[in-house]
Amino acid sequence: MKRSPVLKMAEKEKKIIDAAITIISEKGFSASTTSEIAQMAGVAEGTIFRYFKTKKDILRGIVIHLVKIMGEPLILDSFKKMLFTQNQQDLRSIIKALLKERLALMEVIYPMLRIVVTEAMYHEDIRKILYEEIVSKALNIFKLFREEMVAKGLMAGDIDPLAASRSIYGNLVALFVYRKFFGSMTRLENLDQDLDHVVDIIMHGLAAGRK
Amino acid sequence: MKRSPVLKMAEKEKKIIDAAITIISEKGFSASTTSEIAQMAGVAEGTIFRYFKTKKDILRGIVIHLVKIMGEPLILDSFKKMLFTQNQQDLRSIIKALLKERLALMEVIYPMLRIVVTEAMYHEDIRKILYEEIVSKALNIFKLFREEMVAKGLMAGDIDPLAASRSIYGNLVALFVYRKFFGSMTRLENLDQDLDHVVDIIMHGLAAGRK
DNA sequence: GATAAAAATGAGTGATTACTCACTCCGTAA
DNA sequence: TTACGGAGTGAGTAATCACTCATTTTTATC
Repeated sequence: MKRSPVLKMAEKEKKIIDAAITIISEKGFSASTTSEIAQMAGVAEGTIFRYFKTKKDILRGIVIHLVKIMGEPLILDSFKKMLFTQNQQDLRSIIKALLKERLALMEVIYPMLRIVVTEAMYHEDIRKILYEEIVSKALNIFKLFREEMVAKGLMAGDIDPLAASRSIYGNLVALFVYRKFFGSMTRLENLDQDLDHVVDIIMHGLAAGRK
Repeated sequence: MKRSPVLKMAEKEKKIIDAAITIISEKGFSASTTSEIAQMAGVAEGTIFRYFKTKKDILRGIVIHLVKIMGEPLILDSFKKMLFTQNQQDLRSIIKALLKERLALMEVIYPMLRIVVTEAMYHEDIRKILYEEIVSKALNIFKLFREEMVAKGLMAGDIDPLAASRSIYGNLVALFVYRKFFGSMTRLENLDQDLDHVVDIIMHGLAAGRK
């Protein structure tokens, strides 16, 4: 009786997944072809169908893989660490550091993000996974963070925590999208300047007589 | 010499665009077929190619349609009116009304939005149209609005106007996405309550000792 | 009603696709 | 050495697609 070379199997599968991420992220799912993926992965086209029953199954494999990676304790942990062990007493610096770190992360995982966002727009089940694995967790962490900040007297206590974190993420994504998508059409400000503006608005709002 | 029935022509074109929006919004651009679109529009497949040189031109047609809707005199006017002729001296109510109106519009044109957002992620030329026809215009209108508000002493004068409008739109989209995508997974608050929270944060930020 | 131009049609076409399957290759065990 | 079985292959296939074009239908004008 022969034993299957499990490790090699995983390697090939990973090669295919990696190639699929690259290609699908560039052209979208339907516009990507299995022969293209096979070529980039360095395998025969037939091999793909030994690991994935259909083309759609490749996508399923990717999305679950991606959501797991993005929600991985590693990422969430570094997030937590940043929020809680920052020894500075300055909420402003904490939020700026948080935004900066998240922005860098989004930049790194952008190819994956693009696939997940696209699929999430069209499939409820993926939105559900996304919510359970990432959104709800991020919201909970923020709630803890907020409690600590309120206790320290740094953050207003009468704000709805859900609305507050939604706002922070909204600001974050707006900045990311603007710089990523429309950056080539205007003269971009220095990132740190942009961040300072955002943090300023998040902290004190737009109304007159703030400060 | 014969004259072409201009009105009927526009009608057919609109039928095709409407059918395309329905189908592409459901299945994505690449997965939608021209024969399907023709069938739903009630025209022959060949007819589509009299109005749109290629399939991709249909997509461009949808984007242009969106631009027209967003920039339509009627809507833009009501937008401007809302921003400038609001006789209340209360910036808070103005922004709330603005958000509410934009939210309702986004809801109505959601199928189209989904297509445009998806394709904008993959095609620079679509991003460019969006920027020139919508983003930059919206930014300009906001700048004027801000100047007026600052003059009236309602809005802080030392805030970068680009960052400010980006922030408002970020908050708007975050609320829309949360309610639209994750609304079924949690108990949603009343929309007006949500709006009040958002406006509160936009106005005064998260820092302690605001108000 | 006659005429002609424009608009609409849909069968046809070449290109492309996801997927199949008969086959090769190779590590292992007897 | 031989024989086995699964991993890997890639030419082949049926289906599907965007787009064309010769033909028919509709329309406007006299």
